[in-house]
Amino acid sequence: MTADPSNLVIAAAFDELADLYELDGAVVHRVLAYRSAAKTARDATVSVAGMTRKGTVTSLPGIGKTLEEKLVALLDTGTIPAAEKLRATYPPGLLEMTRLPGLGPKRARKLFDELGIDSLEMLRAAAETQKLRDARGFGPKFEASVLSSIAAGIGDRPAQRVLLHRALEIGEAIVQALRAHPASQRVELAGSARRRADSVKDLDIIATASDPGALARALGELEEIESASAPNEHAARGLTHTGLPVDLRVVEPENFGNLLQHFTGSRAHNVALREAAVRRGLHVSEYGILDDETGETLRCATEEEVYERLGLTYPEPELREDRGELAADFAPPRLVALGDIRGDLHMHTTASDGHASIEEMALAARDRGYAYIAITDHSATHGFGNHVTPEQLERQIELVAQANERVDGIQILAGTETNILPSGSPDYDDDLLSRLDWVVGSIHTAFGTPENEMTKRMIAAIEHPWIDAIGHPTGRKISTRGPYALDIDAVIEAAARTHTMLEINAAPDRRDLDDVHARAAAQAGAMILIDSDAHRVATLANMRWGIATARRAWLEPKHVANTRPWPQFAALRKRAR
DNA sequence: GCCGTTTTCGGCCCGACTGTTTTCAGTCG
Repeated sequence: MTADPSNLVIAAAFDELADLYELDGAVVHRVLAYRSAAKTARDATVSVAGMTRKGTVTSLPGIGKTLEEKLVALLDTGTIPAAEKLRATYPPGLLEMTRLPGLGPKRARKLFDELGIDSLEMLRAAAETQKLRDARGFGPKFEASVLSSIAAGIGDRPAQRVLLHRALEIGEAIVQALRAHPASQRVELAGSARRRADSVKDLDIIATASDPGALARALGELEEIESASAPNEHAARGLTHTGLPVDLRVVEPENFGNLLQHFTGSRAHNVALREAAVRRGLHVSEYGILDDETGETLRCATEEEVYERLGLTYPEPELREDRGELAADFAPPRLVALGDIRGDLHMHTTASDGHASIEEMALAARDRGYAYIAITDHSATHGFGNHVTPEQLERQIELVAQANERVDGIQILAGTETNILPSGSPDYDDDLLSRLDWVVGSIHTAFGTPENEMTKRMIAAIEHPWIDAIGHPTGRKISTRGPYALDIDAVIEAAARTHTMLEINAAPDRRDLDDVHARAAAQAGAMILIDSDAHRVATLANMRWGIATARRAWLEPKHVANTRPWPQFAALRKRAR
């Protein structure tokens, strides 16, 4: 028996159906229904396949009888008949064509029907020979646009996204510089960067100013900006040296709340917000809230006012993904913050592939206000860089004891990041592990293992008496490597049952567990741990990105083990129970 | 295709821009 499709696979199937139905000319709301179902699958904190088997899947928002049937077909046969049929009608090249700016599904379909164009290559050839203008609604400007887009490589790849830490590094510098400008009054970062998403595709900045035109012109003068298009009195657009687009909007103070809310998004949050508003006879846009009864548009100076006027509870930006934050019974969580963290339980030293000593890491952690840390160098079978033999780990225990004597004000735990072997066993013997204070188990090898075996391997590790926590549980790397196949529901259940902590690894390209899985884990009663996985003193600061993911997962300090003072944390460890 | 303080049919967010067009559909965010 093959494993059930993951929520991500189901979401991709619905997205593909949405694309295909759109090409097929379906009414927009049918297409939107599939996109909405895809979002539901991506955000679901339990297995959609599992719910389908239990017959409860239609309780999910946006999934009704028809989509349930399609899910059943996908589970039973591995495919959806409607998708098979549409795939046979519309070549994949048609979808690639719609990646070009100005060419959507309607117009791509028209070129396919009237000129037989079904690939980027055919499109380019037709543009070069000026054949595109033969189709009604297409002209010379479109032909030129096609050629320049294809020459620029658009269409060969999806739009590039930048990891959050890179985007914020630039975005926060730009915001600081604009705030220092004499004409500026208020400057705030909006968009997905403000929501602390995994990655962003541009930076949105909202401002008020005593001289709006002067502030708009100032954007192009910043050292972070490589080029800027002609600014006007209320907007400017620039490109950073790394190619990240930056949009600045300067508004009147009375309107600041509307703009900041509008440009913070997400799209799904804003759509749901506006739908909720319509039910109250109100219409929300970036310009204000139009009241059907009075015909007047209410302008809001603050975001809080926007939500209050709509009868909604203010959600922190990280929650604005339409994952329940707009519900009538929404109770705003007291989200975990960097200042809540008391310890960091995953870091490396020169004993393996780190760049600092035990003492250097300890002193730097103490400077960050931590009360305890664990030294968790890679283990004996680590396939790359230095590794720590059992004999060296024995020596490491002594070195940590010595460091504890020399460094005051912080508790240093002797630990390891032990490899979880394909068998599910750690790669040190139990006797050695039992003499450590702390053990993180991580998978670093055989990523291609099938789901049922990988799940068994992971659960065996979780059930091991000396493994306190699982490091980067899914192995994903944002935008470069997907998660290995894993029944995450089963893993979470095992972790909750055995009091094994699940890590949110804060490395900015990992953030693993992700927001959806971390939320699911906390809901299921598993204890979450947020670790920097630092390999040098400076990257202890990566904790920030783990906090960002935890906040997007609605986590409060009580859900996160290392918000506790040392005695309480020590008692939470599996070995202390 | 979903859904219901307008319930089982008829709705289903908001606004700007573009190129091509005689008044707007499609695209985009």
